[in-house]
Amino acid sequence: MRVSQFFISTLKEAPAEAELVSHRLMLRAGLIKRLGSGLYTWMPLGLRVLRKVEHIVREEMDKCGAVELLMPVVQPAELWQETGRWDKFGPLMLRIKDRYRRDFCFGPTHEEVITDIVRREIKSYRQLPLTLYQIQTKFRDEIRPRFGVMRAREFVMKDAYSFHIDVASLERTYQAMYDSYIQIFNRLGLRFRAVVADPGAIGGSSSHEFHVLADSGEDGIVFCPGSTYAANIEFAEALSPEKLRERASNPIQKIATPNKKTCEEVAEFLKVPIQKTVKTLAVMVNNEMVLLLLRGDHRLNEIKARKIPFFNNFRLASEEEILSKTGCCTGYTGPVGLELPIICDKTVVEMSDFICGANEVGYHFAGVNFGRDVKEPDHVYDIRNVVPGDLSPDGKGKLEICRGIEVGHIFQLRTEYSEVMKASYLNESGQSQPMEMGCYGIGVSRIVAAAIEQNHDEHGIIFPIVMAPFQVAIVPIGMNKSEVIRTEAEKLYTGLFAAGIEVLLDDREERPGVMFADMELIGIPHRIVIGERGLKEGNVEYQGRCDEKYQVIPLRNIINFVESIICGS
RNA sequence: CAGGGUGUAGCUCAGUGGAAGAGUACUCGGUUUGGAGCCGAGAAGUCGUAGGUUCGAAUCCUACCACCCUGACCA
Repeated sequence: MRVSQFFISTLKEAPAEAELVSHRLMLRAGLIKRLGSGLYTWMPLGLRVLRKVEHIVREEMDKCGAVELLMPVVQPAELWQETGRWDKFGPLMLRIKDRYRRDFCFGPTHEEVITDIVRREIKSYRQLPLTLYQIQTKFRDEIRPRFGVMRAREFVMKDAYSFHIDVASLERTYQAMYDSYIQIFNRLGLRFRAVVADPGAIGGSSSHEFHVLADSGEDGIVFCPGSTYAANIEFAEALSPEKLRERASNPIQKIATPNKKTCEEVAEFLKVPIQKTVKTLAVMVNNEMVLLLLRGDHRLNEIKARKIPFFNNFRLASEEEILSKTGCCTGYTGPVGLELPIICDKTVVEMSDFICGANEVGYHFAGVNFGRDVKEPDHVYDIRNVVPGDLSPDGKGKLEICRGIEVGHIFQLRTEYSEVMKASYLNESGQSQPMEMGCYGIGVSRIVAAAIEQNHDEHGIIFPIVMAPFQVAIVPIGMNKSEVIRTEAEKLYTGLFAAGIEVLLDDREERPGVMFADMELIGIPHRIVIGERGLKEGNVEYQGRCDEKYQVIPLRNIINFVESIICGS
């Protein structure tokens, strides 16, 4: 491709809307253009990158036996009403009506459609297992779209669905998908980690997420450096760092803590470690107030808390509710003297002589002990987020936390959808059985942003070779003045093209600096410069996107040289 | 959804009541040719939209819209 024929639109300054480095670079490099909040056009250059990612995903899916199809973006409401998700999905789903006022949605995911297809088509155990996938645009009306295509409303996703006669078959495909995902992210040249995850809204049992590691990631990843344990922070089990509860050694004592409402403030004011404080969260469950106790430096994990029996729709109590039940405002709430059910985090139940609110403005209790000053908790659960230094659940060391961008998620759905949608098959004995199902997603468009997040420098994007919009850029210096340079640049362009290399010839009438800067910004991995000074000796210059310096290469060898570098990388 | 912010040229932004601006990008001419050059000329805006105040509004007021940020139960 010649730059003069192609469409490149780079910007010196990024539009003010972009904050994240990948978003800024994608806009500056002209990969994407914003049309509306969370809506992006993939410009020609960006589309080439997106297609590269799709290509690798497609190859690996085909390799592991999945079969491609393409389902509609627009889906009838009836299917979603069948599974109850028409109501359950809420405002995340964009709904539309057709000319007859019938309800439809823009597909946020395709479980309903695929299950409908399979229940119509698959009748016999002989036709199973079957894995179908598509690479399709999805629409989710996100609360807050941000970071460009990282969290867009409209985005490209690969979603695969597998159907089985039993769990053993499901697990085999699940494992094959897991391995395939590892292969995909390796081929894409990404630094990533597979983690145990919460099955979440899609439902089902076992689940893994794949995260590209980046400080800007929206998810917390918990991992154990000494073992293979890795989990999403939403899911990671928090073990109690405390030893078994020690005997009470202090009398309970009321202490003035004027204007010290948070545990941090109280601990600092009393000059005690924050680990000696307990925070009390008043929550409402079915109009009843319940107290949740957490160590002062810990945070409630809402997902864990919702798994407590009958807790799935708890909410934090309002200021008025707290006042009426405890007689005090927030900041000084504590379990002492209140006749309310207590649910205690695993860590807190081992604490003794702790500090908590006194249910009186400006006062806390110190030396508080279960069984003496407060009743023993009614229930004890793991309801907090893991913090760095916690013991790994596999007992092989201490946990660390990093940030990740979720680019893949695999689930074992089991029979959740097949049962309600009656996707069943006849087994060998002629009995009707619901199919076991798996579901496997990859955020294709998000991968482009994640890759840039991980691979860039002050000059711009550094695309992994497999994702780059072009593999090689030819930058001729003074092409429009020098006949020799023009001729040699054209010859080299034709030669590389014939060798099957994706080459971009910068044939614009631009100054060298402009061409260098643009090729670096858009992240072309390899660059060949043809200038008078080298050509006199029959040489050109080669420089990799990450190389400090260029190498002088004889013109007659350059095609072989580039081929070997591209094949080797 | 709540709170905050911003809307002026393609992009980045100045302009607080009296003629619509700069840098950059773009077009043309010249010069230059190894890192976003230099000189000159030019084209370019419904100052987000609607209403109001005023002799006069980009500027003040009201409403709406769009976009961005933070949060969305962590006392």
